[in-house]
Amino acid sequence: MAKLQLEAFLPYRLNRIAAAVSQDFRSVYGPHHDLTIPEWRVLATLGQFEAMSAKAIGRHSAMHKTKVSRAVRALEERRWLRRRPSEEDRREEILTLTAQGEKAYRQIVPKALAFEHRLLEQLGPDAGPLLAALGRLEAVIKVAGQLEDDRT
Amino acid sequence: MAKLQLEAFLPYRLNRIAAAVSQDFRSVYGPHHDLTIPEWRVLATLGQFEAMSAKAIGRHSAMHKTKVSRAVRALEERRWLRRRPSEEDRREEILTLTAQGEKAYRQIVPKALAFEHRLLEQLGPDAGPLLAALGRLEAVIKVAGQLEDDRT
DNA sequence: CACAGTTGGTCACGAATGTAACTATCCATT
DNA sequence: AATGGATAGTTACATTCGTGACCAACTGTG
Repeated sequence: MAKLQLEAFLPYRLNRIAAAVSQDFRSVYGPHHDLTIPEWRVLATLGQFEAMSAKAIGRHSAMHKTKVSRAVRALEERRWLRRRPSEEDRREEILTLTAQGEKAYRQIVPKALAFEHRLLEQLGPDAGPLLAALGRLEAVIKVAGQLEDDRT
Repeated sequence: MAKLQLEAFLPYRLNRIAAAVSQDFRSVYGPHHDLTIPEWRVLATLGQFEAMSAKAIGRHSAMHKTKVSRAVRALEERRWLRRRPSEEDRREEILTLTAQGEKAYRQIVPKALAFEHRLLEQLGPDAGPLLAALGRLEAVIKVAGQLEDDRT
């Protein structure tokens, strides 16, 4: 009978690794701020772009619109972001970080970058090729599978 | 303000890629058999090892025991696997695929391998380095983050 | 300028998941 | 052989998530 080694199977390995890395990464923002991954993504996107609609956040962070909607509400209740009606299109709202939100962002970002740096360092000479291969994978995959995602 | 490009951030990229690959992979077993990922993992593990306890399946496929429990029940109701009480330890049950389950396994495995092969082919020269780097990542990560996981 | 189709965002619902509690069994020690 | 702690597996509960329905506002066509 033709066999398949699950532990060597690429989709399985990718998922397992992604889950483990995300789990590890949680230690960066978890203890101090208790964020969910969707919340972290929204925070990161707004920190990166200053002002954006929920739709644009979803596009950039690869999240379903209901996920974005809920994360935005959570961050709003935490007073980390503010909504402002859009002038050009009154269906959408422009979201921006509050001073408090920016403060949290500034606290988390260096830790996140340090985390990533440590990880790449541990990979040693494999780091460069890994990043190259991931870029290739993204290019290959995004053709077919658009839509959303998950962790981190 | 220190910035972080989410789309270039390693944990995010890994998750995004893993999700997209799994989504794509779903087209392999989805249309024909309508399996969930936990079910697929249980099937793959039993196909690989013939007979195993639920606990062992969880260890091998990196799934929480409740996930395994539910997937096993689903496959049992589908008559793809059978339970048999263990002689040595009556707490556990030995699980094996039925003829029907093996048939499905034999149908899916070649498609899964073909899927993986296509993917690696598209990566061209990056394929080898990617696999090497993933191995390294697994080694680095498994030290800390054990436990379970997700898709595929 | 009216109407049809589209789009941003929210909400209700059902499906999937993890935590914690629980049962039954095993094992070690006395 | 009795008791206490560990282990395999299931179940109840709360949380998270995606699908689909929905509302309001936009856009294009006539």
